[in-house]
Amino acid sequence: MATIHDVAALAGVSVSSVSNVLSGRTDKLGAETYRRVEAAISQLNYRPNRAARQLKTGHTPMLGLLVPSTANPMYGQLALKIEAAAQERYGYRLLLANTHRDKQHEARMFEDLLSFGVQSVIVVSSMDDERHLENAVARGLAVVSYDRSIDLAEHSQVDHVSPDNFQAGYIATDHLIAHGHTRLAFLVPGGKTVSRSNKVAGFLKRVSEAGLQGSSEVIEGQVAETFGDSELADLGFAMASQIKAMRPMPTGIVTVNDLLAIGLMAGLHQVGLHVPQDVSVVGMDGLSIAAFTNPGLTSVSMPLDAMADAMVQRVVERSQQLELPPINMIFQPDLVGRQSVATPANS
Amino acid sequence: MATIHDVAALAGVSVSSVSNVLSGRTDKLGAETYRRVEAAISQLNYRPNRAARQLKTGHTPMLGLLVPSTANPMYGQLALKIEAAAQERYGYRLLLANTHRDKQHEARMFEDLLSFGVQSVIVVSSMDDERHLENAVARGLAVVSYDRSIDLAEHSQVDHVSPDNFQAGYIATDHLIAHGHTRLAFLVPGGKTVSRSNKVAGFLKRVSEAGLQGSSEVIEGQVAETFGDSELADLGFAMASQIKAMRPMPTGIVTVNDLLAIGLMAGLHQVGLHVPQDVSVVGMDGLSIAAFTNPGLTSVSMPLDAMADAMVQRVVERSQQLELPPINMIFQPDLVGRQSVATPANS
DNA sequence: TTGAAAGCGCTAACAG
DNA sequence: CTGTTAGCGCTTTCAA
Repeated sequence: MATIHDVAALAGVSVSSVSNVLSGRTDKLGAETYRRVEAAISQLNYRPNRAARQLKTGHTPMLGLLVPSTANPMYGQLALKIEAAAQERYGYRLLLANTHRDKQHEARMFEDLLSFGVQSVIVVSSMDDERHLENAVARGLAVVSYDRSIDLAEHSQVDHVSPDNFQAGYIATDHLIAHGHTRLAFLVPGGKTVSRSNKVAGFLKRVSEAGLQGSSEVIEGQVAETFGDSELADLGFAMASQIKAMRPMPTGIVTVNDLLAIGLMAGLHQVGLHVPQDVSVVGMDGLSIAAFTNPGLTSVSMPLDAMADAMVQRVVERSQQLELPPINMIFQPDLVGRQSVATPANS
Repeated sequence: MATIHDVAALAGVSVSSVSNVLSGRTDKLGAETYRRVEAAISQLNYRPNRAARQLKTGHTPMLGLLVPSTANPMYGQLALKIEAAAQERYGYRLLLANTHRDKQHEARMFEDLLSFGVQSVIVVSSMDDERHLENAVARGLAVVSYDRSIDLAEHSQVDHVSPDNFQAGYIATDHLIAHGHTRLAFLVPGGKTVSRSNKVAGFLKRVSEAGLQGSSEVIEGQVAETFGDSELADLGFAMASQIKAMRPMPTGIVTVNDLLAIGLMAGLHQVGLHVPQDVSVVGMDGLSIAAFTNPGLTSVSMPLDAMADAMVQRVVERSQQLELPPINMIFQPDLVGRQSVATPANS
């Protein structure tokens, strides 16, 4: 690989002139010098060595992204959007890790990011506790946490970007109630996260407004230890029998995400229950495959593009300006109606 | 951040002793020295600066991964497996980019990888031509190309790892023929890739063995410009009407991947055709969601874990030893039967 | 406007 | 076995 010295030699100028060309400090350069440097650069196909630059400047154009699992299309899509935004807006590249929502993994990744000189991280957060994130901030990382809106009172040093999960739970439930359902269930895997709690809270709020507390409930799956696509769908599939065994059986079900809903619909079919004739189902995430299930899955869709963009912008800005006040951005979800919801049969 | 000098000072030894501890050269160290260095390291929470190390040694523990789109669960899953293998086997981190099968993107990423000092890349290849990959190799990258098995005669400097796509096309077709289908179609998006051509070839081979050339055909979709999940499924959905309009209509359909099959099944349903009663469908990829469609999608599954592992191992080894002879590894696919295939109705 | 030179943090000779 | 030191390639004062 050619170095800045080779370029300088070929152009017959000093290395600092080359450096000035590289950093666009054209004001400090003669037109002729500029031209010759440009020529030398393209002739040698020269690219500055990032490691050297980083060693000098202390930063590198990379963004860390921690997701539970890219096998879940929700996060695969998020990674896609974030990568695009980082690249287009700032020319940053993406350093990706799958955490399986495990703190060990997350902590190890933070160490690595730091040692790689990465200063910006977007984290799809693990369980309730975020002390390890605050710790990372203290060590100099700019951290944006996704899907975990917080109380402003928490006085966190981490930025938070999230869909309004309470609202998501609320409108999903409202949709079922508007269709005449009175016996409702909310399905959630074992393992609490803030986003799940908020969705549950939205569900409960709408249920109690409608006076349906007595006939509605939250059903927690027997743990999904990992967070890929297959485990969640498997869990949904398994939970179908639980639903069938309930007396009285709910007619309207909201699930915490689409994969769970997709598994659930398959499971319901398996145990002889028809969607939407016997049971209506509403998912959350707005996965694009939800449009292609049979029946099509009604789902609460999250504005991924806008959130990805906001996160990238925020985390890079903060990495350049650590003293920004922490923010908490909330994005509104949207119900996408398809065929998995109908008026309940009289019973 | 603490530096190696801080550690040396605190431990009361020289920097080279610290460096020796870091690189595990314990033979050159007194036990006491070792102990004190260890203590100083953990006391300062010291991590070596990768940029400095890289500048000195010329390499960095990162692996590049180029996929068409992580929004396609197939590649999301591949990314997951590769990340895990890279981390576990070699302690490497993953630099990820989505290429949309666009050469511009790929070429730009190669530039960046080089300038970041990354020496190993796994590429889910773009279109037929791989000259840009050879070019990257010439510039010092170790490149493994996925899903594009080649003629050994091609004398490429790139390693190739791929499922046996010919075989995949063959067994999918065989499965339909074994169920009694005689009018077959193979669905493929516009835009040729080697893997698609191979799958088509497998289809045609089995078709001609059965003497069904006259009643079978390959149907090319009107281009899917990008390669995410939604576009492919949309395309499959749209192609359902094409199928329905055919006279005579095929009773058995193989698709080039599962997303296309999932879209197709939804589209067939939409136009009033039942799977598998009217039409049987076989996908390819072995996505885990294929188990949860309605009906469950019969699919040719690829041994992702083994391939991910092989690719990581190969590309890292090659980056350490550039003069290895290029290889071409082929993995055998496997048909997973579900409910989307049945005996055709008499007609 | 351009050039010389220090130094970012680390590794690996080499000398002691 | 331990310490000293010369760079890796770049940016950025500072002097010319």
